[in-house]
Amino acid sequence: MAVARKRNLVPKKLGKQQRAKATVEAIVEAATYILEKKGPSSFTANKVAEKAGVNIASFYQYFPNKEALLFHIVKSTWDHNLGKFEQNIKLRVENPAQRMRSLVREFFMIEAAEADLRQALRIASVDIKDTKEYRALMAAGAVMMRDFIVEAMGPQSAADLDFNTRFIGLLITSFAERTTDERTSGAELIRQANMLSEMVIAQFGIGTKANKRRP
Amino acid sequence: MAVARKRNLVPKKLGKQQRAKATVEAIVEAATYILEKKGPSSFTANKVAEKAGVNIASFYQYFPNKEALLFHIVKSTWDHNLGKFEQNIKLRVENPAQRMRSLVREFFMIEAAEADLRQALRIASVDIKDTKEYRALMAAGAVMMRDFIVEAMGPQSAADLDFNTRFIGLLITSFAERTTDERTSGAELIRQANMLSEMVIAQFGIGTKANKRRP
Amino acid sequence: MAVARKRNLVPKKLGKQQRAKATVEAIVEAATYILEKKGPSSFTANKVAEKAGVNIASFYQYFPNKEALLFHIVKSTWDHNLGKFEQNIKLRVENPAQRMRSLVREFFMIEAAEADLRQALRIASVDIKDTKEYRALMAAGAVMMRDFIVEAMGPQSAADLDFNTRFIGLLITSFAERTTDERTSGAELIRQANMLSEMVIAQFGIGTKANKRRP
Amino acid sequence: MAVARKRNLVPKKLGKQQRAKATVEAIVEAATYILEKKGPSSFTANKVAEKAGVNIASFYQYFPNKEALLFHIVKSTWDHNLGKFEQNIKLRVENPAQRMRSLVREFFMIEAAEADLRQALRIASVDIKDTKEYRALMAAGAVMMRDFIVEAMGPQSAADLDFNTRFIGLLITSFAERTTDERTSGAELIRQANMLSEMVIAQFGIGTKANKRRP
DNA sequence: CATGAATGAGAATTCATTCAT
DNA sequence: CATGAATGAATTCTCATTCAT
Repeated sequence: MAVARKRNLVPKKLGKQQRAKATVEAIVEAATYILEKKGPSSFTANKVAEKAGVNIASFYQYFPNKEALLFHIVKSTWDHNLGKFEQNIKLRVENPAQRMRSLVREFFMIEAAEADLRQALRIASVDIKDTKEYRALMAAGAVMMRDFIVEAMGPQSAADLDFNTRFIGLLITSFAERTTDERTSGAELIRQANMLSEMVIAQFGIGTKANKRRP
Repeated sequence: MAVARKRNLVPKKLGKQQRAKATVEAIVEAATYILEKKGPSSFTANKVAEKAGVNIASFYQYFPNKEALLFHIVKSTWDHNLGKFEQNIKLRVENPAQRMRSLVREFFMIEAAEADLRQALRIASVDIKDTKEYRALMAAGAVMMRDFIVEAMGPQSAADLDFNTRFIGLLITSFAERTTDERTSGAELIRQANMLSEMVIAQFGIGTKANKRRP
Repeated sequence: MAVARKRNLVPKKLGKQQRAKATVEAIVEAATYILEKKGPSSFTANKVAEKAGVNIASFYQYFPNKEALLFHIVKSTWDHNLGKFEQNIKLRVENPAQRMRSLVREFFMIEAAEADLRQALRIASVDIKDTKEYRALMAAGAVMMRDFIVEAMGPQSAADLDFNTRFIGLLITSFAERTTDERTSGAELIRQANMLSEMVIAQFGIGTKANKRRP
Repeated sequence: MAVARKRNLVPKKLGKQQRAKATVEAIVEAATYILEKKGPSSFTANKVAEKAGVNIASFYQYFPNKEALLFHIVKSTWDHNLGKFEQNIKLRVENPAQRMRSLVREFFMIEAAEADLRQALRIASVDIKDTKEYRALMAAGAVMMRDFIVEAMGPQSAADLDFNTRFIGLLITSFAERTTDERTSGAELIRQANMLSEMVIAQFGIGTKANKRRP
């Protein structure tokens, strides 16, 4: 499908000067605002520049095209959220089941908290999905999940590990995304998150014995 | 977000003559082709008309706007697939667990079979999602699922039934869609489908006792 | 200005058959409706035909183009109104001043009664104004006015008669049209009509002595 | 009638650089040319841009739509002419009757001088008439006329002043417009102007005693 | 660094009109 | 007579992007 001409996602220069940083930040903020409030169809280079109060030519000084800006934003949020998850997962004091529960809940919460923005990002990201940069981003998430699975489920064949990682990843993310697209929220959302984690815990025999802290 | 102006999805005239039917068909085929092969961003009225070999004005004689054409296609496939599911579900000979398994498998297969097209349709449908026509389509699917749940899980409170219907619906569709977006296929896809159905069966205690045929 | 390509205003055939008459009538009615309710910018051949419930090709069977239809309508109303005026003017029992007063009042009333339609017709008629057919229509009105002037003001040079006819004609019609464009109505409209007639009567010394009936 | 969608008449950016000013000027000139020589039906954004030798996208960089351009032109001429009238009216040395005569004559001359353009503007302005901007323009003219009336006719009730202002305004402008639409010119035009002013002077008892200059 | 200005290409939609049946 | 179908040519407006200053 959609042999969307592959675009260069690498920022042109990431301005070191003070002025430059301010400009980039203004652009990113404006873009985020537009995606969230006006939706992906209003996410155009000109509108972003105007909202940011910078000249359109400046936009193209920092981003080779609007997809690069989009990627920049996607990457920022990913990096931020990945950080959160990592912390979560590394809390070895809790047992794996507890950690799975809080992982799922956290995922749901993150999605729900910025439903508009995240939905817009997802829709807009269609044009970006098969770039190597985007895939690399996804891979980073997978690695994290894999580590967690290993620890929670114990040793298993490489193939199984692969499968399980992918399965659980897809299961949680796809559900969370879709349900927040539908603007599920509040009690129902929590009930869904709980049910989903229990299903996973049961299916994969994720244990309730807390890992010992590494000395 | 994205207050997509609501558009009229009702076809303009229905074409009684042979020639008209051919034209509409050409348009629909061209649209399907473009969505599948070129992706949603190439899905424009002009391109569709050109590919179909009809004048753009003819396009607008049959569809008030391109969203109406999109909806026409979405509805066709839905109607078609819904029919399949209904059959599947109505096969009372099998026990509910079996039927759940085949429901999930079927869903996965349908998605996988036309991954490109279906992904494109999903992306393009963003512009259509909050029309009453589209919602009506979705509602039809929900009703079917609900009936199945009642039968498989036995009586339950209205609230629970609601929740379960939504949960299982989201679970299966979101997973199937996302995994075919990733072009999972073959053995892995089947393994995923199986695992997903087993999870659902276990979680919801879907029975293995065949319903008695109604006399 | 506006070298608006001169168009043929002659109806193609004025169908003698029953069916034909009904068709033409439907078209005319639909056109009138559209001009009045939707305004001149909605006055298109296709819309008229659709509203009339006849095929667009039928439209072109009776009118060579939409201007011809427009002219047909304009002419109808003119003929109708001209008839009224003629009656009015011919009522020799009243004195000329009275007749002038009632002429003006009548003109204002006609305009006001169908303000929407008449305004639309005026705007649409721009495309038609410099056809000989349209001019002929106007000329007919001028002749009538001239006759009235002769009688009311007594004999005068051809040049003066010409000038006066034109002057009074313009004065009354332009004022009436413009004030109804502004949707003046009710008491104010009547006051305007009265004031206008008094001005004319005074300026042109239009007498108060009733003409004797021709024996 | 004609619920003409209300459009934004505010110019987009004002162009500080020399180049921009030249562009805007080219657009305005081209528009004026087209309106005058080709008529309102040729007044399209594309044709204007083409005639101006600028890209259509540039057109839309300076005007949000063609109505805004139209309004820009209308406003320019109004501002210009209003200035003239104000001067005229403020010449307190002459007595009111004289000033009325010259007011009417001036009005007729202005209309006649650019008959083609002004007729085209009037026709095109139909789409603009019920915007607040356009009304504000008209209101400015009314204020001026009212001041003049007060001075020429002396004190009167608010209602009468209102009525008289409106009446005289309509009378003069509608007549002048219509007669130049008919391309009356030269001696006949002057004769009409004179006759019209005499009628007004007589009807409204506009005095011949010069106002004393304010000390 | 930043801005003002410009533009090729294309999207959505409409209109008057014709032709074959 | 009437209709179903079709279309060339416009029209309005937007978008991503570049270039000169």
